[in-house]
Amino acid sequence: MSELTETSEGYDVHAIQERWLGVWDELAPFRSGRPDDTRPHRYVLDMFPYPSGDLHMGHAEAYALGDVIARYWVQRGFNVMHPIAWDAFGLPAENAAIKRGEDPVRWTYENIAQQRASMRRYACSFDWDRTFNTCDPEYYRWNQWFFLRMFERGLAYRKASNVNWCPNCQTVLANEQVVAGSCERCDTQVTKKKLTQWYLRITDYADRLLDDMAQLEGNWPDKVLLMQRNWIGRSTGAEVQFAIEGRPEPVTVYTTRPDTLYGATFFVVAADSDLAAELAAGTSAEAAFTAYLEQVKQTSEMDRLDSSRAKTGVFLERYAINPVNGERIPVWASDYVLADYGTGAIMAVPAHDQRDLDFARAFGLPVQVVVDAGEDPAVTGIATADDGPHVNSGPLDGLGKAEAIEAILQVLSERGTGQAAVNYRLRDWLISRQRYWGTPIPIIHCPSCGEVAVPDEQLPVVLPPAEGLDLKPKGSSPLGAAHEWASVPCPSCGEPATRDPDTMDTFVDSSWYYLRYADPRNETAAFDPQQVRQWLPVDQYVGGVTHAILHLLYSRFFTKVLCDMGLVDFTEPFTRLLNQGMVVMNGSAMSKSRGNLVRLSDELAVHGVDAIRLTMVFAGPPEDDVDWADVSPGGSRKFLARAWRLSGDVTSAPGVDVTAGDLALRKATHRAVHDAGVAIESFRFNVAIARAMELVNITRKAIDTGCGPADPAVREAVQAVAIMLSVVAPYTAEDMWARLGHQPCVALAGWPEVDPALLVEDLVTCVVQVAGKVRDRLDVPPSIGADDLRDLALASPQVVAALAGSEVKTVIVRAPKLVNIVPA
RNA sequence: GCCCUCGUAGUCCAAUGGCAGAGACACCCGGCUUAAACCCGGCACAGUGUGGGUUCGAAUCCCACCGAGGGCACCA
Repeated sequence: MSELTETSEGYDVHAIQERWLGVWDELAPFRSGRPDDTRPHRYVLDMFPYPSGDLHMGHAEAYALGDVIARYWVQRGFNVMHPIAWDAFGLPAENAAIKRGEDPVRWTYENIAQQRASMRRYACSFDWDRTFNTCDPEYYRWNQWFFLRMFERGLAYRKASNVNWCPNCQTVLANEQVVAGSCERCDTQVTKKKLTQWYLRITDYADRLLDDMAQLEGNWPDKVLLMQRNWIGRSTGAEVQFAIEGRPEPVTVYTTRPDTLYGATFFVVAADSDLAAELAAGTSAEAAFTAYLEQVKQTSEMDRLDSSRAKTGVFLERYAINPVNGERIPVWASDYVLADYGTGAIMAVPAHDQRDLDFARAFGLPVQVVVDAGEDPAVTGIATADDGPHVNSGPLDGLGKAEAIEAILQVLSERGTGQAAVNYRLRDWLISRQRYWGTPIPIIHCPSCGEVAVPDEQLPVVLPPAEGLDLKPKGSSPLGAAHEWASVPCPSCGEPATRDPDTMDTFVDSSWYYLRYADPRNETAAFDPQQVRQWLPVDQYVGGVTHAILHLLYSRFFTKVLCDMGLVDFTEPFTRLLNQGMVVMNGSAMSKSRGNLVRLSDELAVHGVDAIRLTMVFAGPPEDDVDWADVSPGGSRKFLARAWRLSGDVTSAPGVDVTAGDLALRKATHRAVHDAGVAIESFRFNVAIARAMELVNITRKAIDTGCGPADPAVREAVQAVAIMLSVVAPYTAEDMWARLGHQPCVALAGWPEVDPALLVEDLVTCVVQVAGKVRDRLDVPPSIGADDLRDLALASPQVVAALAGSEVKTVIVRAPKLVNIVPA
């Protein structure tokens, strides 16, 4: 490290870091709560970290990018709120407690202290007055408060269902937390379990979650919007009622193709549904069904998701009646029908649905073509889903798909056996967790009153100390064993009752934290609506794409609920979203087990904070992954040293009249400042840095071989470099600023004003093409008229030669940069 | 299987229908040095994955294919 001092001619990164840290603490340039602050507001938000240890390379990238945006808007004169907090509840704390006997509270707060210190050194422009931890009762009491408000509105409810269960984490998971049949957190295969759990009714908001995306179009990555759309999975079709022989009530199915109703040749119910058990009961098929159900339960989620798997099922010896033609069709049970999508039962149209066709072929069931697509699926084995004239369909014959759907809906609704319907893939959000380190669910179970809300004045329901509790996962909540804590009188009748032993999914914590920043110390409300109105919605959100569905969907849902409650007056919390890529090593994600882990603390020790930040931002477009094998933190440091040395060469005094300076250098400076600003505002930070590098190179030359160090333009250029660098390399920039004779902070110096007159070139090069080939270059004034330029181009000897006497057909003039002459 | 994104010097990346190169890494060559490092300067390197099309003009728009990455996937 001492090597750095010697090799950079005075640019000693570590000395510079030490010099300014304390000064910044003192001046707190990024405090956003000053009452007399008249600057317009802007809210830049980084996704808050989970305190599982010290900061790592991923944090370094994300926070460097967010910081560029926040610092840039400060330079542009905004009062920027750029806060940070800790997403401090969750399994790692608890697992550390189990593994090493550490108190989750202590473990968590120690990590937070370490991360906080690292962020300070990393020079993040956070407003340190607004931090909080979600594991503080002062915060999570509002989780409970929101939960109770939703409970009152019927948006929080308890139901028994087949839920996702992670055998390793020993807790249930929301649908969103199951990735390809495995636990999102630990990758263990998820199993199903029948449990009574708490849910938030996000499905009530499915349409609004979908439709409000129109507001986000263009401001969020398309990819994220697409993922959310897929996840919500709205489909339109119809519900159709089928009578079942020997059953008083008909069974409703959902289909997107009601027009193919005449082609339904059998009926399938989900094997694991209550309906299947009911229909099988008492029939001669019951034994076969029970055996089949057992086999289905053994099938892992992974295998179940494999769509190439052969179809299985069992005939229930029951029959359904097709409501349009009275046909008697057999009822089967199979696991290719899902119990929790639609109604858990389908009409099977093998000719026009591949899954149904596969099933029909496996069990020798008939195939009836009702849409003529020129091929017979029974022969080809390929179901036809295309449009075509309907056949064998009574009144639908001859109609195309759209007309047939309309016609059949008409028939069904007239007869009262069906109607148009919408279905969603989205399920309600399961929020109960059978773990300790989370927000207690504020419900008391009373033998006589049932589920009773904890009265608001008794909030927060504080977690009991972990000491003395067995936190080992065993499938039931550790809190249930905290008898003293759990035993309370019923708030309603006063009889002995027990607290709900489960804790909330930690995604509840992060679903509204961005609101708390506006008013983080409020003890009487989650936030003051007035404060929230001032700052929100978030102008710019920065975070990883890993949260494309989970956190972002839940947050959007919460915002809409709060809007309905009148607590906020907007429906979308994050106006703009930037997804940064990951930091990888040699093409693959860094991990200890792969042996390719690069430690942030090591990199910082070798290259310094500024060089690491610069490397992250300069590596490429922010949404691309940064491959640490492809970048050069040493090169970044070299550039910073080069820029820094400029500040020592300037001999003019601060405040010198720059308008008298060298014109060429001034033009370069204003061009660089202008272009860098445009680039930053369109998230092309790497390009902005390239502009700064260019200006450094030009200024170096001007000092050494041009106008010389005393020219006022040199001062103007170097000051511009310092300010441009202040958004990405704050230590270097601050030191340059001081060496230029200014007081700190450069962060508040203001983005240099660009003089439009200096952006205009005296002469521009006009390319003259003949038939698209460049034949000549003309230096012309930028204001040249099209006709003048055309004449000039046609007079060019090179053009005349290239035309070789042939007639000119067209001349395309794009003054002042291009003329294209098209010969006949 | 369906959908999306992306293929530009040895490498990372610029170029938003108009001269393919802004910036950087690595390499090489000079200058500085007793020498080296640092520093300064410079050279060189691709015709844009492939094949068609639209256009006066295509890295950019359209189609097909190849390759890479990502999302969804028995959702009726």
